[in-house]
Amino acid sequence: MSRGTRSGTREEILDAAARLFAATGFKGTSLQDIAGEVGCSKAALLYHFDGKDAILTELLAPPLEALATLDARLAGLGDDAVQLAAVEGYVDLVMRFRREVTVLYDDMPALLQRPAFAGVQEMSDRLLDALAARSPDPAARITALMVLGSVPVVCMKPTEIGDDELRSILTRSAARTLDLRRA
Amino acid sequence: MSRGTRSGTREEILDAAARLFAATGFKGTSLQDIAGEVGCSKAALLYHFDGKDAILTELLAPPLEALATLDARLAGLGDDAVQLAAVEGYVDLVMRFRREVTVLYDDMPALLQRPAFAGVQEMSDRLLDALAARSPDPAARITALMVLGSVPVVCMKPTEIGDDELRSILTRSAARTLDLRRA
DNA sequence: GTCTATAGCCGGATAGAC
DNA sequence: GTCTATCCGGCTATAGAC
Repeated sequence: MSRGTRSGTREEILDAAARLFAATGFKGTSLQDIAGEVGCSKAALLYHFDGKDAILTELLAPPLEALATLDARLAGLGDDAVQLAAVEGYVDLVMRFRREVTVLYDDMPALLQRPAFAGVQEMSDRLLDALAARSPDPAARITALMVLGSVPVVCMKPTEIGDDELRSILTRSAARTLDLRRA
Repeated sequence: MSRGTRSGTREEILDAAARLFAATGFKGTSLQDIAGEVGCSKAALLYHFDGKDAILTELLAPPLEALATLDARLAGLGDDAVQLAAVEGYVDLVMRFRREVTVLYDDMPALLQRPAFAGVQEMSDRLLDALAARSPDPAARITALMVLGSVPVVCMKPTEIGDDELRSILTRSAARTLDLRRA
């Protein structure tokens, strides 16, 4: 990690912020709320982070990095293989970062405008393209968009079944939505 | 309508609020923003409405009423017919109230807690149940959830194709997601 | 490294003139 | 019916003591 010091408080703050942001949204969560959850003062938060935005940015860094990795991997695939790989990679990505995705979803339109998230829109567009098997057909692009929206909704709800089964159901159902034939 | 006076300003305010709420979210939109868009003062808004919440409530009343209607209709159907009817009814509902759905989506968790939206959660649950053909199977409930999430995402994005074709694609793709056999 | 105190801003809402 | 002026509150963020 870039910061050598592992104070522990930093992680506590990040964890509390993640929970609160996911529950009540970024705009809906105040520094006071986070401080209360952690058990410290607002000023203490602002010692550890440069501001509310910095907390969010650090929180979302890992999933964004994972998205970039997926993006790069998909770029190297042919039009046939890319669709299935996109489905599996996307489901995996969203499931691994459920909590962060919930945060992102809450204030999405406003968040995407921030400089820290430059490039996310482009990667999303390419992911959509991959899910549509790079077809320009409007129907294909719409079903791809449906998949893009359907996966997070499921992952944001707590479910009674295990992660492995959930992942499997999501992948198969998304493949059906896309009318994706078995390889 | 309950108010006899058709001042015109009221509608202007509702329209501007709808656009802004959809673009930047409910919490992300201030009365000043709305006033600026309409070309009047904050106080003028608060003459016409009892507060920011009242604007939102009035804005969302028609789609909520439509949801209640759909809910009642589905309640009278058998387990076989209900699934297809739910898909078609839901797609139709979301498409008819695109803008309002966008608003709802933005601050959903917080909004659902409000007293004005009592019963919405229950209706959503019943709609989910109908989309799952009232099956208790976890996989069926998950695909139903996927449909619930996929339709709004598409309707929120502007598309180049016409509404009729969009509706048709959405219905067919959702049916595929649910593995719904043709009637 | 964490606190208290406070500055400064912006939000929603009210009072009262016109 | 719409405005101006103002209040009160919560928010982020800073300054400085400990």
